[in-house]
Amino acid sequence: MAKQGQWVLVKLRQMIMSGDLAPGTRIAEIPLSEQLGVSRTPVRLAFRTLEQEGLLQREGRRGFSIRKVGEKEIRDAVEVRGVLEGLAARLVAEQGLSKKGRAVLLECLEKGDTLFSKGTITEEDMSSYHDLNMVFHQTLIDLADNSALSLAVARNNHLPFASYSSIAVDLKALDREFMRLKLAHMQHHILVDALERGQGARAEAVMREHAYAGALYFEMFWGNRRRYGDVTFITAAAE
Amino acid sequence: MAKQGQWVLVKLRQMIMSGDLAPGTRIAEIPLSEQLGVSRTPVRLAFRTLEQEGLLQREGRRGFSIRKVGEKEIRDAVEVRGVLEGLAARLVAEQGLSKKGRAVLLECLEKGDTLFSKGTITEEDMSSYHDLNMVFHQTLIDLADNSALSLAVARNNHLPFASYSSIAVDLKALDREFMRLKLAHMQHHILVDALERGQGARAEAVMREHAYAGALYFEMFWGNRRRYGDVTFITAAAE
DNA sequence: ACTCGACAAATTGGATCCAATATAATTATA
DNA sequence: TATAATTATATTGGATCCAATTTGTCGAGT
Repeated sequence: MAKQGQWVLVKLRQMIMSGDLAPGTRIAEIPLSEQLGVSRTPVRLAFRTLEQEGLLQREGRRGFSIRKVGEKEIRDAVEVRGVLEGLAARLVAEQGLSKKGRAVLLECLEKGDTLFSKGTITEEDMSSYHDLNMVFHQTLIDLADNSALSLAVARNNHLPFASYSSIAVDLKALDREFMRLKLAHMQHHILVDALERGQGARAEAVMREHAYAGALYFEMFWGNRRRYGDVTFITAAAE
Repeated sequence: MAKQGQWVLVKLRQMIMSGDLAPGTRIAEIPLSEQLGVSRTPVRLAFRTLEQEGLLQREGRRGFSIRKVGEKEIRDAVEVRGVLEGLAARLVAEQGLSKKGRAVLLECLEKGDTLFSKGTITEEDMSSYHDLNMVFHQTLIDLADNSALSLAVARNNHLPFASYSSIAVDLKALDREFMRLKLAHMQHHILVDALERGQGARAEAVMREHAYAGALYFEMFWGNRRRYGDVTFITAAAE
């Protein structure tokens, strides 16, 4: 696909991920192609791609809409993420942790240690933690060296909350966030320890729990949105 | 998508799955649209869809090609299948086995028992076994009631050997095939027992081993193709 | 025999148009 | 006023064309 086609795809994905196009919003080829200043062809192809990814759904002759994602679907996806990342952890432990991979993971741990050693956390710290969290998880997946797994993880990651590319934080309760992220960070430590010891079952178990911990937090927010106020998503840049 | 577009997609997928278009074969929009008697537009869309599914790969200005799948990729996919179906088994055991679901699974077990009670197996028996195997596995996935899981399984199933929709059999060694399939069938029995008892960990473990057993067989064939002669794939009808 | 350059052919990406069909809006009728 | 019928509009699917770019072929020169 050429540059313009790629641009349309990325642009549309951005509009969805950023909330400019909210879930349930209807979109159609002609108005969007006019808005983006291109012909219908690249828009049509982008629609198909994003439909196949699960971000859009077809509304027949009314066009397409941004697919709404319910609570159960997110929970389902977290469950799948848990077993997939658990598999990654087990594979890495079984294969042995390479020097290079170990170095990357240790660097993430050290950075996190530095962040949490202050006893408090700022919004900027959150962003830093998010970056290192992404590097950590992606490194683990890459180290597993299983193409089907990498693909399955990527495909499962299109939902907020279900993916390590997006963490939800309550900026009005930073002390609580501090404790929560520190716990997640300790789980990273435990994982690396298990990997170094070649303990596959332990590594798998801690990664599964790691995913569930994220799901538990999601449930707190989702079920009590009024009580917990506004939530900020720190997300990955659009692909 | 309209009927013609769907037809082109299904047709092309059939041509790939059946081997009419062999791995590595180059295909392009214009010749294929002429061959199928349609314009380029539906062919273009089908190419994109199948590219996204992983069946085609882009060759730049030389068009597309049927993607070759190597041994490791298949093994990787079996590994992922193992943990996904293991998750399905665990979820079903945790949720409790419904009457309806139990009835379907038990019917599959009974049919299998009848097949294997003869002490020998014919090619037609193989086909029957394949059908009930598919129903069994798909029922399990459906009973898990996890949308992300169903999607992940479906997406992982595009490779032969890695999917329960395709089993490889050596028609020249039916006694050996009998024993192998009987073992797989016994694993189905064990799974249902675990489900009925609500034993999540046991259910998960037997399903994982079930997938690995298929992978082991694949390795026997792949590594010794000369020795084992021709292999017949009994596959699902194209979707 | 090999290499290079010119030209032709092949291929995709995008634009535009037409047809079919569903949806929405308007008008007529009870 | 409410409902049904009619008309207008919106939308996708497919066909066709043009442009850009890559790839392949052929001929000439060394």
